[in-house]
Amino acid sequence: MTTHGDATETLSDPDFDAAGDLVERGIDAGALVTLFGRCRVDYDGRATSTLGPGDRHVMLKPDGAALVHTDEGQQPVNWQPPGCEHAVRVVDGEFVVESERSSPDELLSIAFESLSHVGVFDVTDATDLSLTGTEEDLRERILDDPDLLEPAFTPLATERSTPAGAIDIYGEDADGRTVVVELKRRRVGPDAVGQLDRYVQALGRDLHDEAEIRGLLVAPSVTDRARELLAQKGLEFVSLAPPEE
Amino acid sequence: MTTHGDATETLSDPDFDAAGDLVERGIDAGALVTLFGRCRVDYDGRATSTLGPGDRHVMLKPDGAALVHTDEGQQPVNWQPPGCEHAVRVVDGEFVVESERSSPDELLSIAFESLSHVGVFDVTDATDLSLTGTEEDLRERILDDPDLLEPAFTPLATERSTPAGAIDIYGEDADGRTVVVELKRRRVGPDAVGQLDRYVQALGRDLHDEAEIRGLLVAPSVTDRARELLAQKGLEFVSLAPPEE
DNA sequence: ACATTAATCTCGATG
DNA sequence: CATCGAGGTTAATGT
Repeated sequence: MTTHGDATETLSDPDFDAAGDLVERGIDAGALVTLFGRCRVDYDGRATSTLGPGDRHVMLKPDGAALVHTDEGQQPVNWQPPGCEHAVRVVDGEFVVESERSSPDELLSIAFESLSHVGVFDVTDATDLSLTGTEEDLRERILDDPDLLEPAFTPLATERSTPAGAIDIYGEDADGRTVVVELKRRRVGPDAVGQLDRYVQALGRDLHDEAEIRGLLVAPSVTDRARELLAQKGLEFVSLAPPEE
Repeated sequence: MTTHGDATETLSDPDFDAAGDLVERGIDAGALVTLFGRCRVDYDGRATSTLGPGDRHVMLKPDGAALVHTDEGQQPVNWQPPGCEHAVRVVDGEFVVESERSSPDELLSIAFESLSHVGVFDVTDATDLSLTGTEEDLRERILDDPDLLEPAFTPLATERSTPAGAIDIYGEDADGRTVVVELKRRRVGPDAVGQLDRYVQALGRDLHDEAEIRGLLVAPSVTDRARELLAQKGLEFVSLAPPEE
C-alpha cells in the first residue's frame, strides 16, 4: 500500500479483503476510485448487455458515475450515469462491483476474477471549462453584425418559441419579411433542414402568413442531400462558421 | 515502483523523470496509461477550450484515445479521439502530456504541476460486447411477427434507400398500400416525425404515387408535440418497444 | 474520405 | 418530472 498526503492511495495485486476495504473507504470519503483486473461485466436497464472475461479499467466517481474502459475507444464499453449507488462485495471467489439506480431501474455488475490495481484519488476541481467555437458563439457573431447573413437583416428575437420548438434567431429582412434562422456550428445534413422547415411551418400557422416567411439555414456548409431538400422546401442557405478564436 | 507479472506497473508521487520513463515505456508497449495530479488542460481543434488548475485523472489508450476526467460527470471534461499520437515531456517545471492528430488538426495539452500517480496496464480483451434492446432488435421483432404492427402487414424490404435516406422497414398493408415504417427504440419527439415524413415524401416522388403511401412511426411512446405533428402530416403511430430480454 | 443515422447517447436549460 | 436541442457528440455502416 502506498499513501501520500491523504490524497492518493493505491494497492497493487491486492487481496480481495484489502481491496474491498480501500474501495469502500474511498467511496465513503467521496474520492474517485479506480480498479484494474480481469472481469466480466453485466448491464441491465434501458437495454441489456453482457461482456465476457477480459482486462478492463473501472472508474467509480463520487457523483455516482461508473465507467468501464477497454484498451480501445473513446467511449466506455459499459457505464452507469451519475446518481448511482456503488457497492462492493466478495461473492463466490469474485470481487464484485455493483452500481445501481432507480427511474429507470438499472444495474451494472462487474465481477473481477483477479485484481492487479486499486486506486483512491482525492479530487478537488473547482475550475470550469471555458469553451469557444460553439453554436452560441456563432449566434453572437451574427447578432454583432447581422449583415453577415444578408444586407439589412434585422434580428428581432433569439430563442423565440413556436409550437415546434424554439427558433435560434427570429428577424426581418430588408423588405420587412419574417425570417427564421437556424444555426449549426458545423456542416449539416438533412436533419437540420427538417428542423428549420418545422419551425417555418409552425411559425406560419402561428402568424397565419406562411407564404411570406423565409427560412435561413446558417452553417459552414451543407451536404448534397441537404441542399436538395432546401431547394424542395424553398429554404435558403448562408455559409458562415463560428468565430475562430 | 511496483511491478507484477509484466502486466501492471505503478508509481506513487513520482518525480517527472521517472514518470516520463514509465509513461513512454507504457505507450511504446501498447499499454493503457493513467496519470493523476494537479494540471491545466488546453484544447484546440474543432473548437477551443481551456481549463485552469485542478486535480484530474488522465487515461491514454493504446489506440490513441485520451481522456481527462474530473470528479463529476460521465463524460470526460476534455478528450482526444482514437488515432492520436501521445507524447510526454518536461517543460518549464511542468510534466506535459500532448495528444495530437491531423484531419482535423487537433491538439490536447495537459500540463501537470504535480503528479501523485502514474499507472501502466497491459490490457488483453478479445471479448465482444453483446447488447440487446436496440433498434435492430425491434426490427427483428417486427419481421418475426409483422402482425405486431397491424393485421396482414407484409414487410418487403429493410433499409430500402430513397433520395432522403434509408427506410427502416418498407412494406404493404392489407389493402396493398405502400407502408413506410420508421423505428425508434425509445420515446420520440418531433425530429423522428420529420424523419418519417421525409422518407414518405421522397418515396412518393420516387413512385409517383404519394397519396397512397402510409407512414408508420413505431416507438414505445411519443411526446405531445410529436403526436400533433403526426396528425398534421397524416402519419400514424404504433406503440411497440424492443423485446425485454 | 464523406454521408447518414443510432445511441443504455450525455448534458444543460426550461416549463 | 418530462421535453427539447446542442454536442469538440461518438460509433457504425455504407459509398
